[in-house]
Amino acid sequence: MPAVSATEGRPPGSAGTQRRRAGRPSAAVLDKAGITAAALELINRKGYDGLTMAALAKELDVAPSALYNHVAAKRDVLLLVEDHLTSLVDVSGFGPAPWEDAVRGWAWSYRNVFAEHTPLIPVIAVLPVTDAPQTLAMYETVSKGFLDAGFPQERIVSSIVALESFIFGSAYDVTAPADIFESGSMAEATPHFTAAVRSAAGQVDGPPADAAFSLGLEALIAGLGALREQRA
Amino acid sequence: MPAVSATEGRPPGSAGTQRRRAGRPSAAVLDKAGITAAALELINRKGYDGLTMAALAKELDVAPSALYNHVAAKRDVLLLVEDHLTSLVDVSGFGPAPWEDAVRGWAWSYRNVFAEHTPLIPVIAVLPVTDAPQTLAMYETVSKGFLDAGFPQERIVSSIVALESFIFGSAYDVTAPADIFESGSMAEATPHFTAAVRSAAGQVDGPPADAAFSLGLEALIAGLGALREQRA
DNA sequence: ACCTGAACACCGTTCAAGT
DNA sequence: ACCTGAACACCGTTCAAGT
Repeated sequence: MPAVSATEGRPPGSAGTQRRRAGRPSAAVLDKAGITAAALELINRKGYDGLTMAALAKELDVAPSALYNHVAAKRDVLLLVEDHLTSLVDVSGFGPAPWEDAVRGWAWSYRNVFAEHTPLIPVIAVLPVTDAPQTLAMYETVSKGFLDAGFPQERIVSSIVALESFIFGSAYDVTAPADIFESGSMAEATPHFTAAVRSAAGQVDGPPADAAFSLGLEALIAGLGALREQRA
Repeated sequence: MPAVSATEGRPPGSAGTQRRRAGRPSAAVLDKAGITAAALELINRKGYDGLTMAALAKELDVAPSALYNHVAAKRDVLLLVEDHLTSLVDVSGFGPAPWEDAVRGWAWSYRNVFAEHTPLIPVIAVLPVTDAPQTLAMYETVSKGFLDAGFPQERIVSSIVALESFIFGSAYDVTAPADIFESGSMAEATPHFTAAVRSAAGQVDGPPADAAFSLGLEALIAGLGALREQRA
């Protein structure tokens, strides 16, 4: 049950003038789904710098300390958001589509979701899957897709981890400023690099981050795909 | 000139009892090299949580506000550290060794350096190279290596970015706890994934992060290497 | 130009008190 | 069990004053 229902339909953030009086309310005001929704709303509106425990509490019309009845720390809030976002990643190709197409669709979707949420990447990378049911569900679907495609079982986890590492690194890349590789006053000292940057800029097919992602992803799909055993 | 020389050989952190009196000292106490060295010392001893402007100032035996005469913000300190660490990455294979071996050595070295410094990864990924001379020098060496190996000039930057994305993502992976994939109470609901994790654990050849890194890196080297033109 | 010292506007988190 | 409100121990950063 989202928290909004417990605030009698008042839109979050539009708190009435009178504060709730102290003491346990007859019905709980907060729950994890409501906290997750409010955190996402705040992130979309103000970015990750705006996601403070105080701002989150205000969004939910409670005192900051009330949040600690539902999460042990701010990290838990990030974890809730991460797990929700993972449920948005497209795994629908696994099963119907050929393995290459399924992986390609999954990887692009995964990168695109987290490119907007790079502050979560350090959290995901170290996240025990036990704490994230949607994330675990994604791994199950992807693992089954790899197994059915003829992957040797003992290479599946390493293959997924390798793809994920590339995906997370590439998500950062999307957020890089366009002039990140301008060597400026050092251009003379770095002629080969400067020439390579100029030459790449000549190609005008979409964002540079997409070109690098496509290049690396296709290499990984081809290389990992070769691990598959022949199937009938 | 490192700051230690300006504190008359006193080891950093072992400040004398009397404070320096206010006003400009006759010789500058701080400089960027000294700030970088003190930051690295602090990171090695206390980790990135211990790297605060206050702790850094104490290490250098100055008031926190003194740092702001040399850096505009904490982010600049991280940038100084990042550029120093990049100078430790091994690019010696480019030139003497075959391209595949040069890339392999560079990539493992790069990953190993930043696996210990993952909090810098969000900084690097968005870092204009102009602000980081050592980083720019690395790109120059690597670019020349790719060009000499027969890479088409317009694909060099994308190829390097793809490799770096994989390297940064893999650096996080090194820091993940060993039980990150234990599905725990959800094991029954995720049979394929759980079996894949068990099966991978059966293979006992080094850290799991190394297996995934090797797998992905070899796929990238093979796939990107195919972009090269034939050479005499 | 380059320090000190005081101050500012935060931050996440804890905990007693209330119902 | 689950809120409020006050408090704590920080944090990065600013700025006047001093030499």
